[in-house]
Amino acid sequence: MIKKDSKEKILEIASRLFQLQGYHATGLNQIIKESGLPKGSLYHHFPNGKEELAIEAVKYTSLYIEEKIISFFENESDPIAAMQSFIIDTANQFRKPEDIKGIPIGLLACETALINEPLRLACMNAFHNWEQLIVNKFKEAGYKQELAEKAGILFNSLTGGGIMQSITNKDPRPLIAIAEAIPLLFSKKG
Amino acid sequence: MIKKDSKEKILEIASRLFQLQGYHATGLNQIIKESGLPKGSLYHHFPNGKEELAIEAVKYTSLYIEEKIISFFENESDPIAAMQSFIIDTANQFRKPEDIKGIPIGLLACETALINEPLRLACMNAFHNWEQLIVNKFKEAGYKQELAEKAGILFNSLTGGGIMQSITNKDPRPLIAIAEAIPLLFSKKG
DNA sequence: GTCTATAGGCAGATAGAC
DNA sequence: GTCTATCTGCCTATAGAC
Repeated sequence: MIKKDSKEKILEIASRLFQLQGYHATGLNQIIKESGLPKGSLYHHFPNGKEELAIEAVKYTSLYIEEKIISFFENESDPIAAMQSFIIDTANQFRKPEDIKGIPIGLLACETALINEPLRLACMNAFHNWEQLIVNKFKEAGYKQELAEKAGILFNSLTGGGIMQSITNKDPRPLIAIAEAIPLLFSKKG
Repeated sequence: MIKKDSKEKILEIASRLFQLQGYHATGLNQIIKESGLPKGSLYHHFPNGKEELAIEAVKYTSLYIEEKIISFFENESDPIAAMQSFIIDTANQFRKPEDIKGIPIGLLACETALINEPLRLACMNAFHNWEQLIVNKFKEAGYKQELAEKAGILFNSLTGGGIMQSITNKDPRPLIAIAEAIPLLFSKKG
């Protein structure tokens, strides 16, 4: 079996391009060109075309980020320190232009929130999954339910907004400022 | 003179559509169709086409937000309370779907940061102008230079991320959570 | 300055051989 | 399942009459 898995290959490339360029700026032709696969293969694996591919790509990206969050939580018992490490790691890609990975889900979410309901729901679901990881981490560390939920809600806004600023300015400092502000927001246990 | 100002009319419509749908999902045909003007008029006022129109639309939107920030600052001397009022006002549009105005600059910024340098610079400039308004407001209220600058940097990340979450979830609560968190971040004078 | 018609290219999608 | 050829339609942009 020479080809590893053409479907996963398409998903990986689509996921990367959607993060870098967004949904509407990324063409199927670019995706199949980079994959080396024929267009028929794409439509075989994703019969409903671009929208279905994008929904699967959002799930693919979402899982990747979930695993990244989990790995940071495994290495650090304090939820505040873990969240800070995650954000600093995210910030570091903006030190060199060639390291920039794009915007995981936020760009697709903003692009489609008002004009493509299936994609909006896929993005909302991804955000929700990340939020739950944060909530559970804070609860396990002994935080009150209310404060844990607040941390979950704020996590997505803080990282999403920080990435938006860091990518526009090509500067890691906005995300670093967010990381430094985290302890001020969640300092009280309950 | 029956037509008020066809250039401003195009700018207003383009600004609204770019905020709602983004740069790549908004066609010039849609803009001229909504304006009722012929396509030749658009290219007369913006000879360099879509990119030039988008840059001018970003400036147009930027000025509108600047004026909004200034008006909130005029009505409230405490910078923290003023910032909270501004964010709550931004959140309120997400109570009813028909009130949603879109994402002022952030969507275009995310879409173009890595693939269209002139537009990226236009967005960066808009963010910078807003940031300066915040910095000045905090300094005038007696905050230390360092804390005022921190407030400026965080303002764009917080509002941008909050809008991203509120629009994706069609729920004002993420932005409200941001507004409630503001005092924790900037409570110390110096 | 205003307006129409159209060029030229690329998008997403499909048909059908193998 | 793999791959090629092609369709249809929309996009940005332009030419040129008025």
